[in-house]
Amino acid sequence: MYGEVSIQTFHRMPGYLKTLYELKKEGREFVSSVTLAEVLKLTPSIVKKDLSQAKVQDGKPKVGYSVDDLIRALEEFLGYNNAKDAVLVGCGKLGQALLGYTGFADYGLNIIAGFDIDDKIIGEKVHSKPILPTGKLEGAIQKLDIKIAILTVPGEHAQAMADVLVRAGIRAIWNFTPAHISVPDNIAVRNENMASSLAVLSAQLREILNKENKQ
Amino acid sequence: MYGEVSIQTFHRMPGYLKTLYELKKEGREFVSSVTLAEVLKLTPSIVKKDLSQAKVQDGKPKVGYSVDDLIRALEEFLGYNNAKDAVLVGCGKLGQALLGYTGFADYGLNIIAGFDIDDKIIGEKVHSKPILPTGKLEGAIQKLDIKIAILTVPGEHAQAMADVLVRAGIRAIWNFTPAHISVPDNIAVRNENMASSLAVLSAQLREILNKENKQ
DNA sequence: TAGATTGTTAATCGATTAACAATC
DNA sequence: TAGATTGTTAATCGATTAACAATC
Repeated sequence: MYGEVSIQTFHRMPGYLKTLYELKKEGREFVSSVTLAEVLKLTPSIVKKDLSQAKVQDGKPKVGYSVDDLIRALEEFLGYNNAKDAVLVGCGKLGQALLGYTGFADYGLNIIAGFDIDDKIIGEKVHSKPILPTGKLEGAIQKLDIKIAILTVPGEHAQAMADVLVRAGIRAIWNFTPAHISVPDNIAVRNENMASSLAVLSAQLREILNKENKQ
Repeated sequence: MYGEVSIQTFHRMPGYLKTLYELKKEGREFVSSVTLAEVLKLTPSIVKKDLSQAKVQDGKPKVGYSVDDLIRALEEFLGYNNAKDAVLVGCGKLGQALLGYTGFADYGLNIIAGFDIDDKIIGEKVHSKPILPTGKLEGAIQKLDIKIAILTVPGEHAQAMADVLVRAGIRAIWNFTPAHISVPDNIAVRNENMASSLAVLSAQLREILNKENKQ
């Protein structure tokens, strides 16, 4: 199930859902692929194709898709209903920012605790999430059967900590460090890479400025 | 110039550069596309194609590319040498984490100051970056001719702040808020979208777990 | 009924991969 | 010299777009 859905489709899914929540708040009952495409700057074709992968209920010719049905189908598809537990490792500024980020709950992610080696912050709470010593990490992962870890340690400790996580049974690592980490094939890694993002933004900016200079 | 280079290529460029720095530290003088591809889990073909877009000096058959030449070419290509100034708007935990992130300097981005509306933190410094009142934002952008803004305000203020930034002359917005912002066509926007990233990570995890259950 | 919109199939587009002559 | 590796061209692959019959 879902095996054949492309990464790009998954990327776009949260955008549809967000738009649908807004439409629902406005009282809209139905929405067409044309409308969704306009809001999100996509084509109706790609919207129809994406939605066909997630939804059980068909849309109705002429009226479009039921907003409620679509919300339910996408929430189910993205797993927003059955929250998954996660640990966060490294409670510096970025780590604490993510610990305190309330949006994750909406996305079906429940951070149970932050872990750190610094005695000064161990025992504190950030937005009601406790900060525990790294020594308790492995036990917590195994006891609670946690599959997802958010990695926000300093770059130089990223690989060592990734090794610990993998050994403890973690199966997906969301890597916010600038370091590249290597893990076995059967572990999912998603890199939140500032350098890459900035390179793309700079390229876009350069292109825009060039275009203007040519005119 | 560079107009025809794809987004994907830009995405991969910082990875090459990072690997090259490491190779240089190890004392390597030359590197082949095969080696770079192995380290970064790419194919030699794509490495050769990517590098051909950035470099001036050709590689040498049999020996590969000069590490030093390649570093210089990629730094130039990515603009790491001539740092660009940026402002950061919204100095909550995430904003402060980014203000204190020393890596940006390496990537050619110089955050000149953070801006916020909260009197309690205005006047403070985060890693030697001053936090200034939002009232001074427009003046700073225009006076220093700043083109890039990092947006880390709460989601509900994202659009209003984006409007202010565009009016002040900003041409590229790095959007870390969960909100979707609309700006004119001639403004570059890069969304650092947690929901999208998490959706992709979850999909990868699900696929991995499914594969195992099938066996 | 007429026509807007669906789901789906076929055509297009662009990026990746494979192949290979040139060459150090 | 022999062969590893380059730059580049052609083939493949996959995603997006366009087209269209079905239909409410």
